[in-house]
Amino acid sequence: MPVTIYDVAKKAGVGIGTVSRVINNSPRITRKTKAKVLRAIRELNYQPHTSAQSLARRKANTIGCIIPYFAGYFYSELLHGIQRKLREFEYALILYSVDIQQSKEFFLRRALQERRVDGILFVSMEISQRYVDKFLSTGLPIVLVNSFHSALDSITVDSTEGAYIATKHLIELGYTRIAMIDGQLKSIPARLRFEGFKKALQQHGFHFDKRYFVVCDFSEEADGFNKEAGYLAMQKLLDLGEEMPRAVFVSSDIQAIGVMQAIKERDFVVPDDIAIIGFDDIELAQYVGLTTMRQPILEMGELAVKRLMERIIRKDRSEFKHNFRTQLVVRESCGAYKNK
Amino acid sequence: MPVTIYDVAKKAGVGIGTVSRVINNSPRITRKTKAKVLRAIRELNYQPHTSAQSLARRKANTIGCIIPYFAGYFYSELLHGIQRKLREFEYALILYSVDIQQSKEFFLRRALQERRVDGILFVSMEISQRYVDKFLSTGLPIVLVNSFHSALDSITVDSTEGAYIATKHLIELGYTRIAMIDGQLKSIPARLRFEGFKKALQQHGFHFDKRYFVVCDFSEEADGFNKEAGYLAMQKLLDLGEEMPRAVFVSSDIQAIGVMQAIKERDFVVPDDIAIIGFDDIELAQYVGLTTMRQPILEMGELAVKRLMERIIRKDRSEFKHNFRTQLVVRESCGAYKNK
DNA sequence: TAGTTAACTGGAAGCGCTTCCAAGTATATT
DNA sequence: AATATACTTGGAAGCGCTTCCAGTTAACTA
Repeated sequence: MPVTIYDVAKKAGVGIGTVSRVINNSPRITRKTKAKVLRAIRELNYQPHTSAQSLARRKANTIGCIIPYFAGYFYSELLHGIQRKLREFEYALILYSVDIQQSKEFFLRRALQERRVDGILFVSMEISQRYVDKFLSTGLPIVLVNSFHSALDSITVDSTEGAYIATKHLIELGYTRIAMIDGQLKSIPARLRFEGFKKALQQHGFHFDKRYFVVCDFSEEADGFNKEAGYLAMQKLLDLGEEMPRAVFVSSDIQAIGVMQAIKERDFVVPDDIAIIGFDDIELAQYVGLTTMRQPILEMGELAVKRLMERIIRKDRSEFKHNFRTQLVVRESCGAYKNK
Repeated sequence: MPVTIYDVAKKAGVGIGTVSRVINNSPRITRKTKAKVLRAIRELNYQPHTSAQSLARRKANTIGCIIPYFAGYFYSELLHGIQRKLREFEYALILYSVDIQQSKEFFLRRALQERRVDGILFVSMEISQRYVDKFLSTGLPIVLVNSFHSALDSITVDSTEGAYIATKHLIELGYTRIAMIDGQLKSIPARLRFEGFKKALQQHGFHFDKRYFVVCDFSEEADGFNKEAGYLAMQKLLDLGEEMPRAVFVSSDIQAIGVMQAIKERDFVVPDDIAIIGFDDIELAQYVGLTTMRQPILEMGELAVKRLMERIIRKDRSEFKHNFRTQLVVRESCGAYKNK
């Protein structure tokens, strides 16, 4: 019933090889033959069968994106960038969203063997050495986004520097009792941000007070990067009473939202009583006047696709690393404007 | 190099047909043979080639989702629901994101002929009669989400009722000079929401004043459902001076954000000077205290997949329509709490 | 025990394409 | 004009699966 390459060949009065060459823009074809075939294609409204092409070409013209169950600005925006760049190539995007730990590996395994995708974008998750080896040995292109592994292409954000800048910002505004609220330390960004925080303190002659460092490990499942965790963490700091910090670097904006809620509930005011600086610059941040570190999310998505395509199309095997820098976005939550 | 069904067959000492039957869970196979084959599969780490399966089965085990270039809570959340439900089936999701008008048709055409997907979720866009006919004649399953066509399965939100409830809420709070800011009327929801607005006014004995109805048609490309458009529209209303409305129903939360900005800039206060009610209940709404109409976005996504799968798997050809109801979420922007 | 019947199993054919090779055709060279 | 050379073209083979048909084996039945 559906029209195949044979129908087109018959209609155009040529062989199927010729039709195939036209479809694939082969140069070895006369202008005249090409015109004939194109007309037949148009008249029959022919479109090649993707699966048949994939099978014969041993190439799917599709990439996969393995991404945590996204509900949030970061993933939405990243996907936006990915799609935008992907449009330049005639590739489809298959989305694998990961909810539980186990399914991450499940998708990786499938991606490696189903031959349904020509490459993988692996977002915001750690990849085990076992799979790193598999990707290296099969040669299936993979790019890590917002994640890092020394042997694989990685696109990251310089969390350490971002945290350093954020902390420094607080220091320069004159705050001295500075705390940090972090995500769970099993997360790489959480660790890096902690490092940047410590470095800034140290380089400015502050000593690190562990009462002023709260990790959001209130729940097993989550990674601590959420509103509720921020809320709980801030309560711990507020419980210090007189000793409570006067400025807090929070490892993500979404946590900072919870933090601000906790502060408000105790009738303190941001930034008058406590200054808050976040990380991410999610959409919400501007509405609550949160000073934060912006990540170039859209650009990350675009670069990820660009790089993955180089691996796929040009078979570029060199090792690619890119560390995006964050940018300080000053709003009201640290009192920067008031101090002037 | 990659392991095929022949390798498995040889290793297990059976025919390829038998291996295929094991893969596809055919019942006509003895327990013993099955065990042999399964062992071989495991030992060789075999995984069927998806494209080959699609070709032979004439079935892709994949659905496509044609969705406006999403950057926003609505689409992110919808996709979330879609993925969640899709996990119950062993189907992959291909994302086609539409930026320009033309590409919508481009994807529809491809979906119809590439045989790469077994069904389509078509989100938030109008579909031309031409394509409706094509889908009906080819029988390729399609479900419209947040969009409507009499001849196709449609999952919608009752915009008219939502607008009616929102407007009624304002009326019941005692406001009399009530305006509406709407998206461009080429959009169906914009028209429906306008209808609900008018109906509420009428049923409560108000007359419709066209100075109090502003359509966001400031730009050709966009549909008016954005912050900037809301901002500009509100300025128009504020320009009425003494005559300006005391309450505004805004057709979407994101516009309402712009509206609130405009109000603030002129040193008016929400809700004291002007009450604002939105539509959508985006994440932001709770942070700015915006009273609004909530749409069950996640449920829409899940239902869409459920229905599409019924069409695909059970070949259910009946016509399906579902109109979700919205729900009033009262926050501070209408002064509801104050009036008590 | 022989004859039926039912249940498995093997593998050829076919899904719709790409690609390689051989054959055909046009063009250049002597 | 005859030959060598360079392009084009047709179509068989093959990509890795499913499925149908025929053959084989096991399970009943009389």
